[in-house]
Amino acid sequence: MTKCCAATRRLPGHIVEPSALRPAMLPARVRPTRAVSCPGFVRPVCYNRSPVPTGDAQLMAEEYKDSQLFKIRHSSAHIMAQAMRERFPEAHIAIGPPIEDGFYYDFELPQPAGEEDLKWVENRMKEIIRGGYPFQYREVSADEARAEFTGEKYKLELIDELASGKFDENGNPVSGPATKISFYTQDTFTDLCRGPHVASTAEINPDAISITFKAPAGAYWRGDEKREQLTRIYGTAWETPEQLQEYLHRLEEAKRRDHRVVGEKLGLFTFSPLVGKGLPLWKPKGAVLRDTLERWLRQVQIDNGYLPVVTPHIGNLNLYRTSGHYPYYKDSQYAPIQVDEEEYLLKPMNCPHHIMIYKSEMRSYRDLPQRYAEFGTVYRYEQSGELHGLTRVRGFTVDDAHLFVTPEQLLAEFKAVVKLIQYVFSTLGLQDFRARVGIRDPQSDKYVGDDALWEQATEAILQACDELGLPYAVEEGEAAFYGPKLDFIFRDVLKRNWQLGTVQVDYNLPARFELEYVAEDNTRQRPIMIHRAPFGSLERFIGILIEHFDGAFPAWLAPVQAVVIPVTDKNLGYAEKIAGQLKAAGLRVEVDAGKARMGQKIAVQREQHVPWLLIVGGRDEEAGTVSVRLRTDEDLGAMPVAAFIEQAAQLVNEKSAALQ
RNA sequence: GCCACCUUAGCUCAACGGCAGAGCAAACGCUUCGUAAGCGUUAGGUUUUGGGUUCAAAUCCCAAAGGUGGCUCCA
Repeated sequence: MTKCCAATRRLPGHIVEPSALRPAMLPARVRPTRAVSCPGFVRPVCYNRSPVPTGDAQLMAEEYKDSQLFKIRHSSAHIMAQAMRERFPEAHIAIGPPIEDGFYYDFELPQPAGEEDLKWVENRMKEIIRGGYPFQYREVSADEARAEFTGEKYKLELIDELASGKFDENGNPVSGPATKISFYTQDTFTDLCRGPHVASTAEINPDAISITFKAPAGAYWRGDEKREQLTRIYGTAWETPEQLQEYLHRLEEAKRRDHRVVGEKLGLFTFSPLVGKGLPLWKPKGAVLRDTLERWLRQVQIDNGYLPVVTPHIGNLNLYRTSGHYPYYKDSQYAPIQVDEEEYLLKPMNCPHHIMIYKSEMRSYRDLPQRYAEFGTVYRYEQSGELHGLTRVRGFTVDDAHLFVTPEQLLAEFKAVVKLIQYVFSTLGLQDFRARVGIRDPQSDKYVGDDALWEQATEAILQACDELGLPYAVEEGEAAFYGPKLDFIFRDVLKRNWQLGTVQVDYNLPARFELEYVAEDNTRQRPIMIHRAPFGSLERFIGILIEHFDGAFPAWLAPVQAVVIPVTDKNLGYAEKIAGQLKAAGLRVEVDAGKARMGQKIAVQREQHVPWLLIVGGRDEEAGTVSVRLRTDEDLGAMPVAAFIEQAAQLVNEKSAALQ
């Protein structure tokens, strides 16, 4: 076994085949799931984070690794390294694997690489490709390999690890040292690599690669923030120029509908450095959207037996010492606030507060389950480099609920939670989901609680998923520190993956807080907690909705549902009258009384994605009608005001995606 | 937090060592118009902030703040 330049280093988000799990962690009846094992494709997610890297889950599997595309990208990485070394002779090369949609290579550079450098390197890559050089494979001993890479400290480190036989390319322990190390050479460049590669650069289309589409980026050597910071150059490579153009177009589209851009255009939210980075300010239109979501979910939860609770934004530090949040997440919390002799923390999580509500009374088994729900705002000191629009912020609101249940109730309650989440997403028209069961990483010591409790919790989640017939993938290292979880990963219209809802089974916090209830036999028993949040962070969720819908929300969520546009100023009075009637029917309506001409108003309002534009002129005024134009540009013509109101109100009440 | 890049009018951008400009938005005026942007006028700036180099700095250098792309982290 040889070390590869494309070392698939072990990532937290590594998905394992169930068969590879310790039997104690996973029941044998777990159905096999498709392995998703390419590095960087799926990362751990929580309430508040960047998109899971994009891509087709179906292509992430083993077949990608065997594909021509994979070889093209892998080989392109080598070619880029060759060209980079010609541009920067003092550069040291690190690793350069294929990834989804492309490849990268990490370098230690004598000076930053600029746009001109990238252009030069890209052109040089095309020259090399046109040279038709073969990729030649050879095997050497570790000593020969060291001689070949004199001065290349990163390669030498990789060779040493391979030769010592301590780890394989995934960072996992192996039984013995590698006896042979393999090289690939094209033209003048040789890299430590186990392949596979294309037979010749002639297999690569020089017009189907690009490295100038993305700026150089920083990356830590071996992903370790304590080690050297390298320069990562990303590239993308496809089989045909058309595929490349389509990919670049997809990036453009994602950029165009970036929620930060669309949010600004629609006037939904803003940020102020004076308030603080990562602290979103909701403008009236954004707040209406958010409030609509909140009120709806609140009602759905009440209908399903949840009890509203309200808790403060700060809490005594000792509360979080008991829960374990403070010691565990000390570095990503705002510093404690000193008050008199005590320290308080801006609340980083809602669960401890809800636990204290549970604990405030003696609980009987007759009282359970207790389902506490709160739109709880939490504050986390996210690293400044991580902040991103609404999707990664420092203050956000979680549609949080904590269910305190008996062991007998656990399965049914868990299943009911999953069904509620599914109902919520399907109502919103979000359909493309996969489920992920995040379990402990057996090699990590970052978790609290006994193995037995973890097994029980994991077993409960898996059993519930099985009984629901919910297909899922199991991922190691994806659990919360107190328990395993079930995450719903949503794929948006641009095929990007986002983690949304999460459900967690927790035996540990009840133990840490010594929660009890009195059972039927008069013994004291410990309840189990279910943590769940369909949206997760409201901020992040709305950011995702903005990008998914491109700002054209379903009418029931649209900040402005209808705009009345008078044909001339003479019709302004009639427009106001119509607007009043719509308002009385509960619709969100505005009159565009500006000085612009009608055509311009239509142009502006359609950019705002207002579902219904109501044109009113002299003819409408005489007939008591409105002329309805949809944001899809469909013209429904004139209809009686009452008829429009009835239709629109019904569509809004039904939370329909349709506009007629 | 780390690496790289960016910051000019409310927004999007130009000027790149020699008088700080345009489009959109705004205010005012003309136009009163039937489904994708009518015309004109006015106003808007200590070029993010603080130092430095220079006869001269938006432009070059240093630092800070904020932002962007990545890395790392994420209850």
